[in-house]
Amino acid sequence: MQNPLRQIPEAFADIISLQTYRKGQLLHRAGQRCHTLFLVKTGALRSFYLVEERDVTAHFALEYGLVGAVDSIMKGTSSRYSIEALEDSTVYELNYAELEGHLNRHPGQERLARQVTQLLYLDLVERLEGMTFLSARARYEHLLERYPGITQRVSLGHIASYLGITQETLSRVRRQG
Amino acid sequence: MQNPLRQIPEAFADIISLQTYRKGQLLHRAGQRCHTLFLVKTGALRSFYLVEERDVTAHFALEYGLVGAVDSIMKGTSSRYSIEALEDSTVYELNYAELEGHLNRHPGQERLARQVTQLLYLDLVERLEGMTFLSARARYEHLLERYPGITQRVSLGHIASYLGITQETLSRVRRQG
DNA sequence: CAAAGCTTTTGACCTGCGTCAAAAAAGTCA
DNA sequence: TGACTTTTTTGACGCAGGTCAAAAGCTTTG
Repeated sequence: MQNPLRQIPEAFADIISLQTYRKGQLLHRAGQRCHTLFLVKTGALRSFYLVEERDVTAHFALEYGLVGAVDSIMKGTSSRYSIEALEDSTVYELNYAELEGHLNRHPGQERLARQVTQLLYLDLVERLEGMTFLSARARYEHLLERYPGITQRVSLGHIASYLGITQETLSRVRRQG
Repeated sequence: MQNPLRQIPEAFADIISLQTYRKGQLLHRAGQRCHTLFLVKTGALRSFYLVEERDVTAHFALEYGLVGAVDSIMKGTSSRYSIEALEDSTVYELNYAELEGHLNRHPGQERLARQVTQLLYLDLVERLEGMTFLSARARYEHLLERYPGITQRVSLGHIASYLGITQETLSRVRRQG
């Protein structure tokens, strides 16, 4: 199986639970600790944070995408991120401490954990490069390649903040295409 | 000891080697595979890649900073990055395959490996946020906080490309400060 | 130490994208 | 279905930062 994220539900079956959320519901609220990883089975989630009143999307997770309050999980502090359901969603949930216990008991799965981490890392590297020197239009086109059909599912404002541009600019970019 | 990167030389002593490089020397050339991680003992390194003739710095590593051709290491492909010594440097070198072997033999050190990965990840998250909505000046100030004294050691052009701005703009930003 | 490289600064000019404001369109619900 | 809310589009305008070109400083090396 190619995508390591798809192996998670089976590999960690004994410590994973499945929850459902309604559109608009928060899975986690900024300011609190959160040691849960969320893997989307169906639906769509996003994490976001506030910068001077402005809501900025940090990350999207569509089917078999992973989100979490990374800062809280990795540093043990309260998180700057909130996590929200963009659609009615069913979500696999995985507690990070339980995951570590599980990995101790099943060291053969360290490899999968590492693969997942690397995937997330490379993803970020790519995004960072895009933000470094791509125009608004090019960023948008990149996004469409990585998340085809996202425009039908996520509001323009959320996409714009994710791309680091204003919604007005994104609207104009889209109009011509 | 607070910084996991400082624990690497001891923890992986039996698979690490120490090399020296002269200013300007390449530790790795883009287009080739590279499965080595470089940890700076003294000196300074950077990784960079080309975008339309332009040399873009992807990452700096000063003392106890880590660089590698991440794409090659993680995907096993040839790398888009080159790695260069910015000063005469002494560098710990660690082969990724040997590291995996070592971790199998010493599972107690998986934890350290994971800590290091998380550190790198959070670093990127922070950089990404900075690129998303900070002005040229704010990006520069951020950099100075994270790498104090880097201006005395790295050329303006390299810093500018790392920040995603032109050297002219960086020069002007700096003049006023 | 002079000649040949680099690196940094300065200037003039231009443009992509941000801001503010308001209209238009689409979604939600009693 | 009509009233209200939210999302998207359109317009006018300004500015941060890009581009191009050239001068001024620094380094390196024979």
